Amino acid sequence: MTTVDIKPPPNFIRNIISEDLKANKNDGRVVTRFPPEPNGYLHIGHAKSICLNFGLAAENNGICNLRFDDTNPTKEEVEYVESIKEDVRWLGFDWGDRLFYASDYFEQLYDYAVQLIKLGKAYVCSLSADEIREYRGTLTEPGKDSPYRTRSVEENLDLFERMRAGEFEDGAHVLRAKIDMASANLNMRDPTIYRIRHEFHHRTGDKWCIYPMYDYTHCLSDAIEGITHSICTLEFEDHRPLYDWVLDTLKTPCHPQQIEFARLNLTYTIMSKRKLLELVEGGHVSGWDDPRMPTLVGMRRRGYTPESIRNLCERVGVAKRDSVVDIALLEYCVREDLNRRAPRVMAVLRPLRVVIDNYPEGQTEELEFPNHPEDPDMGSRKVPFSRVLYIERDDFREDPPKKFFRLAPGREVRLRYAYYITCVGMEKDEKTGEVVELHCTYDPQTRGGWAPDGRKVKATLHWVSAADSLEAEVRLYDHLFAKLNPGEEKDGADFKTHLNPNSLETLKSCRVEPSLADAAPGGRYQFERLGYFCVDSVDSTKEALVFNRTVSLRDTWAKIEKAQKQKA
RNA sequence: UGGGGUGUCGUCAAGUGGUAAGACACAGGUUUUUGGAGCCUGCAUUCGGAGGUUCGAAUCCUCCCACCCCAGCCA
Repeated sequence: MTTVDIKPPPNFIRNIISEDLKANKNDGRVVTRFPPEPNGYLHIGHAKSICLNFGLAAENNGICNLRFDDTNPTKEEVEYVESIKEDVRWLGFDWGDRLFYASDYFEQLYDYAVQLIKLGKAYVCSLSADEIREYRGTLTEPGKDSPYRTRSVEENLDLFERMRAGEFEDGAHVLRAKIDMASANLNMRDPTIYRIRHEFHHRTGDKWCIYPMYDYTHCLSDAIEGITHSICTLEFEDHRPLYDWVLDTLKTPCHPQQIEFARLNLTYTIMSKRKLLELVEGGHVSGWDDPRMPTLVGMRRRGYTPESIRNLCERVGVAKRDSVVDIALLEYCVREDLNRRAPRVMAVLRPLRVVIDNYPEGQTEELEFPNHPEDPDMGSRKVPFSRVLYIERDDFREDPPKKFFRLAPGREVRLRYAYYITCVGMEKDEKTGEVVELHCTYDPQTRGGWAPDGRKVKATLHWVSAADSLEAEVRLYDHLFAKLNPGEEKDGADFKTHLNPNSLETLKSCRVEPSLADAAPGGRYQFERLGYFCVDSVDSTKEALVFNRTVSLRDTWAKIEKAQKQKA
């Protein structure tokens, strides 16, 4: 983990913790936890929580536990447990030996429930689920007591024990906390704390057929682990009285403080696990690791660095107001990171053949390219130059618009780190009129890209040698959704109708420089003038290279061109 | 017309009675063998609204308005 050498910016949770530390609350300890339910893959929203919890612990010499909230066997799977561990590790956090499962506490939780019954604070309720709902009342009307609310402690104890023993069908009974059916807070209207589920649990197997509910489990798990600050999202604010009630009623030796913050939302992105699952199952994406997904596996495959994600999480801040962060900030964060660390490389996505008429046929020369123009420590490499090259189609216009500085008939430009070339002719497809090949001359005096006479050129193009370059597939990604806030359901439309039909463009006949032959899976590069790309870790092979575009470079020309088109 | 929250620049976000940080975005300039990166400049006389307290209010008080969450045997 990176050490924090400058004082991090304040946020309300940091403030609470430093106040607590000042007051010597919890003997100056800070213990947090990241408590995912293993029912799906982690996404960038979870990253915010992970960074917050692990970060807060780290900056205060504290501890952060990784705890799986696995109390609902119908939804949870080991596959998810494994992926979550991997993602947290990848993000750069280490829980050491602090790996826990709520299911580790089932026995203790059961004992606590027995205590609650003995205290007269819990009872077995035999109403059906529907009846419980009816009895609960509404937002504006109080609920009414269950007829089972007055069962004796002995009967409750007996029934609860038999629930555990498996004597009853699913749904026959539940254990409820006895609080207040008239509470304005619905969570306090005798919430269910145990239900019967004859289900196999991924860790406890068939040992249990009753499972504790979240509200009951979470606070006690926190208390058992000695958590000091239990940080969760806003929607749990209403649950805090229940969190406190359970711990107060049971007089647990430790009473963590629940603090709620606003979850991360990003423009053009959906963060709901349910909806992400729907995209996966409906085949709208290739899987949880589709590079367009906001999942950590997806982003990793796309080429995002953990550093950039952590940086985003620090930059967005922590507060209590619902907000939607501009995805441009995320893109800024990756570019900032990759600009520093990604070696530069030449790749042509949409090749246009260029013949250098005055360059000797059959000749090839090796040019020396720096791997990073601002970082000599990254070394250099040799790149072959020859008579037939490819340049980017976009870099040539037969009829160049205003402010287009690149190649055009009669125009001279620089080939990066190579020579000045001048376009002297072109060949077109007879049928379509499409330019299929350019004829240029080069100035042998400009080797390396400098003209001895000092003449200037307005553009520098990237290129590859036709014969020496490698073919590659390149996948260009755009936002998965075309709508700024696809999660918003005000328009009543299914969120999938907002899917961006152009979120993936696959280019099959790209050409990349020969040094990429040895590119390792996951390797990240800047394709000069285009963007940051990584070797796809799933589909790329030595024989058939596949690259994913992580993010494009900022493109001033595209902006100008767009403005010009809007004017016209 | 119940309860719990939240309202500061286009988007995030500091600010906790002493006269509106910062970031992204945007716009201009500078520089440049990536129209990249860098660098510089600009960008809230005003803090949801209206009153009030005060020498002084985004910060305190009153009323109002808007938005979010809650009626799982999900988490």
